[in-house]
Amino acid sequence: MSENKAPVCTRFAPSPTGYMHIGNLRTALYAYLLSRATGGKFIVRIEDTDRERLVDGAVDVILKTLEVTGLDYDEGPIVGGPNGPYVQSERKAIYKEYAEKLVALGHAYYCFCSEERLAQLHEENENGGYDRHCRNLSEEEVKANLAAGLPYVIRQKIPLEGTTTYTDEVFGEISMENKEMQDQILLKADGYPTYNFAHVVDDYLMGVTHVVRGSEYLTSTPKYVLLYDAFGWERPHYVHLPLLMGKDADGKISKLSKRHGAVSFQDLVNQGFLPEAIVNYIAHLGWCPKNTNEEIFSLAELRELFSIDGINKSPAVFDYEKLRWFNSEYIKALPDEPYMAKALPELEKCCKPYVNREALAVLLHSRLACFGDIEETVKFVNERLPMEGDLYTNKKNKTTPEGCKEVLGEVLPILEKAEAWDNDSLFELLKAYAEEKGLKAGAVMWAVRVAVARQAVTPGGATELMVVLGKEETVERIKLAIAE
RNA sequence: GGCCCGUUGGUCAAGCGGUUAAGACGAUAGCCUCUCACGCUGUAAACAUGGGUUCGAUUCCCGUACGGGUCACCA
Repeated sequence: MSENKAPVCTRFAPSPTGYMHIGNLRTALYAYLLSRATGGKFIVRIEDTDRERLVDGAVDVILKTLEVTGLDYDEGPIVGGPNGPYVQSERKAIYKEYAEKLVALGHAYYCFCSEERLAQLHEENENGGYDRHCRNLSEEEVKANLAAGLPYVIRQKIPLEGTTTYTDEVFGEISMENKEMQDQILLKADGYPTYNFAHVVDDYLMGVTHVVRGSEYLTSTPKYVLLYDAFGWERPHYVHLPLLMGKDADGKISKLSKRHGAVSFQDLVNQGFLPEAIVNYIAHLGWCPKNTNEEIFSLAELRELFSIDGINKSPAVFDYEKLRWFNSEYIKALPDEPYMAKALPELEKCCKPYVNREALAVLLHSRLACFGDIEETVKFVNERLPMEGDLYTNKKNKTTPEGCKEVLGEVLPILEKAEAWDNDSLFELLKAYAEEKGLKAGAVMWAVRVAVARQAVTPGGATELMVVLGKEETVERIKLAIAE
């Protein structure tokens, strides 16, 4: 942990939509790492101001994901903290108070325009925005409307002229002409704030020093900065992250979404990816550590390594192949016990009774990129596949179909008589037979493996597969092969 | 369409005026080996484009092209 860096306070502020998008997770990760790299604070805040989009149990999904990935937070829902509550719907009164304060300050105003009028406006000019109809209502009119109980929203009074500039820690200086900005709604008619307002108030009240979020907010940030200025609050640091992209079947690249396959953390886990591998991989999407070519990092190592100047500006394409590589590295690094705990249940689901699952799991350890691959790679063990093409001919071992058949015929009684059915014994048995016949061991193994697996490429060799299949099934398969 | 941002191999990316332009995934060749995998050793593959600035641009500036983002009582 660097002592010379000022502690920062970051937050992860998801809205409860029901699942954790991988892009959101990465945002959470970076916010988390940034705070931990400086010994600062990490807050979780639920942004549930859109009452129509609430999804039951969504908060649990978010919290659970943070737990599984190891992103511990200092303040947030359930754990609480000095600046709570950490769920925006429970802070309604706060936003109203600040919105009214902003009106008093002259930087916001009541708007009584109906939704119909707004819709009309939008129809007339799709990109025109609000026409500031209520911006200059007299105090009397506002009072009268309020007294009459007319529904209203509160809008931000954006300066008509000038330019607003802020400095992003990743993208540098961003300037926006004030006339390009809309008098956006701060407080909705239902009394709830919009994101545009709530997050500013909360970030200020909660002492957030670094706002970490996706770069889709790059162009709306000037409006938020104006809000800070209007209140007389010190502006936070902004850290906008490059977007995560996906690649279509036809090669087109666009913002990562469901059409690109599994994009939620839970989907990936269900497919057999390890949380550590997912975290490690997404850490590299848009960020690169300095002074090292290593890529495999634990969360603890990432906490040490992370820094803003390693964050990239350009969008990053999510690559399943590379994720698979990370996952295979993590699987290989798994000690036997936890590995078995993951692999065995998967095998249990798809294996026939005769299959030696432990032996099979061991064979798979160095061959698996993803636990979801198990059923497919293990198919030949559970099914007697039809013999397709000439699998018996192998140039290196100089095998031929006829030769293999002969070998099988001679090997069958030996195997039937075998007492020990473990890899070493089986290997010795076949090797002895090969020597006696003046054959290469490989030639014998080839014949047996093909007969038993009926597949050109197999995880493990002949004797290993025999152990997996068990004596009975092995013998049956060889008999079948001879008869064919 | 306006505004904002971006552009190094297929993908992730290092580079921060002078380099043989790293590394990783993937691809591919070979070694190892009871096939495969693991491991090891190689190979191919990139600075979007046109102008400047400079003794010298991948690197700095401007234009162009392409890509993306954003213009909601969603976040």
